[in-house]
Amino acid sequence: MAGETVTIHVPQDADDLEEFTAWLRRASARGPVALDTETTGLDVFSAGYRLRTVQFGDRSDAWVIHWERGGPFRSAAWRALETVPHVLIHNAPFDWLVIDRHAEISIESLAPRTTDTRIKAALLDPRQPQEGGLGTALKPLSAAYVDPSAPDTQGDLTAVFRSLGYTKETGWAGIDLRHPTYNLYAGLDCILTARLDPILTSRLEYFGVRGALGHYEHQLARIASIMQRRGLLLDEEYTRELDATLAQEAANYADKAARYGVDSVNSTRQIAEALAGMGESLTERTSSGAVRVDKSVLLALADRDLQWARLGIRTPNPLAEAVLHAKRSGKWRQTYVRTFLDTVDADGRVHPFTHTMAARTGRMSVTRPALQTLPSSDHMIRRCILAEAGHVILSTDFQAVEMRVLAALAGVKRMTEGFLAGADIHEFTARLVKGDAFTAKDRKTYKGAGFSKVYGGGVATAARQTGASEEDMARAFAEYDRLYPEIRRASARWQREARGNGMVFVNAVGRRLPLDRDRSYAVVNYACQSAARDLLGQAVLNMEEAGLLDSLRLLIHDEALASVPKKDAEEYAREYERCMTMDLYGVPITAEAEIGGRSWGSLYGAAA
DNA sequence: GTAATCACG
DNA sequence: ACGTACGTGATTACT
Repeated sequence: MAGETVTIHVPQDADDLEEFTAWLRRASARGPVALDTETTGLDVFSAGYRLRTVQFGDRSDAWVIHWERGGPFRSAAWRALETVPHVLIHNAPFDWLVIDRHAEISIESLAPRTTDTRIKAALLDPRQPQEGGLGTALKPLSAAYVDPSAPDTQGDLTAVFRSLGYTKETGWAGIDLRHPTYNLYAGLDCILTARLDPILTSRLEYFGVRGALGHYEHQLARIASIMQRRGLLLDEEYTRELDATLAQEAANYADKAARYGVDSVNSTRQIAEALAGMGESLTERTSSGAVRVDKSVLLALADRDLQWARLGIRTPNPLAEAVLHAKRSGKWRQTYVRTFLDTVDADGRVHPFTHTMAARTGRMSVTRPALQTLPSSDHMIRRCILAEAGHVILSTDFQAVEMRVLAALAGVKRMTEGFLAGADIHEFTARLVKGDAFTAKDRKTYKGAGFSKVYGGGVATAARQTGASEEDMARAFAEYDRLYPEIRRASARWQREARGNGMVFVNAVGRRLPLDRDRSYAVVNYACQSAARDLLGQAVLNMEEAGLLDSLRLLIHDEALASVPKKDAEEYAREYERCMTMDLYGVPITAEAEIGGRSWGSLYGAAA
């Protein structure tokens, strides 16, 4: 590797294991030791899941310990895990969880001894490959920083799986523990991680990224991992019934669509052709030139507004109506209900992954299942998620956090006065312009203008989103700039700073946010979104400090979802609000808790 | 693998 | 010079 010989050791007997233990003692005295695991797959909580190997390594040697063989192999690995003072792991939350569940070394024990190289890489450059960054996978990082010809250990192994008659999914469980490529690659990942760490560290030092930022991200990763271990309770009986109901509904509407020649309601081409045959004219095009047949187009043809309410403008097109219903039922079933049932464990719980640094702004994402994106227009899907027995759901939201962050970061004087006065900021703005005679429509227009400032949008988009005329919105933009001139000045300043810094904006906590050269206006959004994310991060640390971690279930950008004992719900509500209340450069950041019933759905639409 | 679509804050 | 809504995850069709 990088011109040097490295050695992968695969102990076969007690003498070999003794040698490993002696090596680990020497290596640990020199510095941190890289750690990795191989398992049967990603669903750590599924039945029959197995930990197969545990690997330790430094820059020249790796040891692949066959945990699966049990006996002395397991004992040696377990002792190593328990005693090793400092480990390097690439994507630690996954290995923490595996080791917690299958090797009986808790997250609480291992996380304080861990440096995660993926966190360091994301602090250097948070962009994904499709955004022009390296991404944070071990392979591209190794190729860039360690050795351009570093093997793609995951990808190459997939090819080995295929040659053995396995698939990408079945290979991890099926491959023989003694397979040389399996052991070679298991060990190499450790060596790559060991070599990556000092390079990432020196890059972070070069860019002046404070160590405290890395420490903070490791705390959040640990807390997210503990949340994943606990998981959320699923109402399995309800979920199964809902699965059947939605399947029936999707099939019924698909049958209706078939009468108009549409075999597959997800084929835009078929729908466009059928609608054209019915005499509808479809004028909108996607960016690649295809006929646009999305929800907004179909809703208009079905004589419905964006909330599906009847418009009374035209005769509803029956095909558009059938496609809308079939697609919604199909999407809700497949993306949400099926994933709940596919990932639920033997105790009726789902354990979503929280990626604490997923977005280029640092925002978190939640996957398998994607609990941040459940439909909010209806309680039906969220109804599947329950508080614990005797508990209720508690949801605590930051109030208009991105507007507050904008006021704070840009130093917007009058907007700050509004927040200090406890005003609804959009109403406050409307009143400043129109006086006490302002209307609900004025508030909506100024809300759209404010959102546009945070997102970096233009007059046309803001008008379209709010339903205001372009003339009204253009006037609102001009008034906004007159009332709050600091926003434009801050935008120009931040873009200038970023240009002087190699097109990287450094946010309020020192997070590096690369800017696209042709979209430098996005810096306002990056500044606001990333600072709001870090306020939630700080709130999460406050929650742990306040002893709320056992109740915390999910983080959704500006919201914390919890399961709390019913009789103490009011007390918990005040505690969560306290943890999410803070000051940002003189602007109050506030939060409001809402106490629900047993299911998450109880907070959405009809009681459940 | 890419495009289109649709779910969220 | 002008103007640009921002950030995600998941599924399906199609090549």
